[in-house]
Amino acid sequence: MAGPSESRRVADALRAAILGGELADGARLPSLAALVREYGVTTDVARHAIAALRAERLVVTRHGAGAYVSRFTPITRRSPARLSRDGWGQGQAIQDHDTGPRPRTVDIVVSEIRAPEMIAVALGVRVGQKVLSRSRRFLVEDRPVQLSTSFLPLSLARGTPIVYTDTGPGGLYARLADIGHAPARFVEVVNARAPHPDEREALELPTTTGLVFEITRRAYDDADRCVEVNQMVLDTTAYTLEYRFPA
Amino acid sequence: MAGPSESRRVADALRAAILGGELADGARLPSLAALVREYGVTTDVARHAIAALRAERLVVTRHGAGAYVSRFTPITRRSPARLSRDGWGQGQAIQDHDTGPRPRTVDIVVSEIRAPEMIAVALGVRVGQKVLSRSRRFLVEDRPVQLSTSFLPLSLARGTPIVYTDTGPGGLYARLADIGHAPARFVEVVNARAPHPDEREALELPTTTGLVFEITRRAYDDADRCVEVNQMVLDTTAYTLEYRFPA
DNA sequence: GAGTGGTCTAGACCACTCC
DNA sequence: GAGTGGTCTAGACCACTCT
Repeated sequence: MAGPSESRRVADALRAAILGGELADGARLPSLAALVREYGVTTDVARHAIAALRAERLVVTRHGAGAYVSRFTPITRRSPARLSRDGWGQGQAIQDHDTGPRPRTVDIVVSEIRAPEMIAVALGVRVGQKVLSRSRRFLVEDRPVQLSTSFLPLSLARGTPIVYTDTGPGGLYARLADIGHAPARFVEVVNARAPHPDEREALELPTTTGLVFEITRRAYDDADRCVEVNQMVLDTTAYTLEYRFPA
Repeated sequence: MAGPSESRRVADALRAAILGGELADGARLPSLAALVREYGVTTDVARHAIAALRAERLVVTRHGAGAYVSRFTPITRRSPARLSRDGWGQGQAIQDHDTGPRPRTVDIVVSEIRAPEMIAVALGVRVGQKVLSRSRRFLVEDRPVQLSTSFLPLSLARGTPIVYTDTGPGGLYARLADIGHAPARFVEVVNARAPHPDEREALELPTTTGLVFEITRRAYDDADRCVEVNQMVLDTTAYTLEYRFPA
């Protein structure tokens, strides 16, 4: 009769305090030791309760410092505005159309790799054939928020600035336009899951927490040829996705 | 130097076995007791490793039965096709444009409620003023996969079939069209997080797992008035989101 | 150094499925 | 009933921040 479970009891009490305003944005939660005393549970149970609130994005924890009520102000990624021809046609960056802080691009690596099956199928090349890979990370104030890897057919990219780390004003899509393969339409496929270990490391996510959006975008030119596949992994606490479209 | 952590060690070994094909789709993983023996860890550590794989959507667990490699075949939610005027104009349901199993709609509740702030602002009514609320759940083979609540101004909905549980062919949007307020454009805002307790219950998600997409859609008519706000909560294991748009 | 969050051992008990 | 996953107590130790 004592209720469903101990960790649930602790989580519910803290959640109510947060949503009820007793614990304001940025306030520190009671320490694990305090929760142990107050609720008569073990540290693991108290931690379990905190972890649940963290997954709900109500709380962030800092190792050695405490757990805090999370103020949640992500970047809004505004589609299709961010990918409109008008934008990159005039030398603007995609991110200029998003709201919130403007991420920095770092760790750009351009290479030729053998296409994994999914990429090969999308680009219409044979599996194992070489394609161009452009990978990079995005940081907001030194915090990594997104990983991104673009794949393009070598036949398009070779001998163009697409193989440079800096693709110039308007970026990759402007360069595709220069060679007569301007993107005419996009398809984005969105999933959500926990990050794989390599992604967790690259995004510097805490060991046991963290969710990512996995977005795969395909760009098609006027002839309806797929000219780019972009695989992105985004920290869900850093991004909100917005899509506008007509009826 | 023995490596990062015990639970990570177990998770990595199992993940490698799954991705390497030694554990095929649908295969049962070793039991917790077996993992305890094999890796010399405690049950909680073994469970922690399994939970990590579950969050990565590689594994599903069934209480009392075991942990299994997950075959992942979600519904693809195809926008904007599913919301095109052509569809509901001809009496089709939104879901007819999605791929995969067709969910059943159950538990439809229509009521008049006082608008929460966010809804009131979007619909352009005063906070606390009454609006129409239409909530329902979607099931695939008796498994709940989505919660959905639509909010509309009472001035539009009253005296129309919108207040019926069955809104008829083409649904809500066709009825809005009947009264001269056909949706002309939509905005969807997507976030990902763990479900709140009430959502967890309604979606019948396991106590400690489960991720949801939170999608808020606003529909605007030709006069650019917001005529509906739809708040949806989707089990991320059941859905993939697809958005197509021009450059 | 004191206080904090993070991980772990060892073992108990409960809830669920039927391998 | 046997075997399984799920939750918990009690206590240790480590890593991190500086409240």
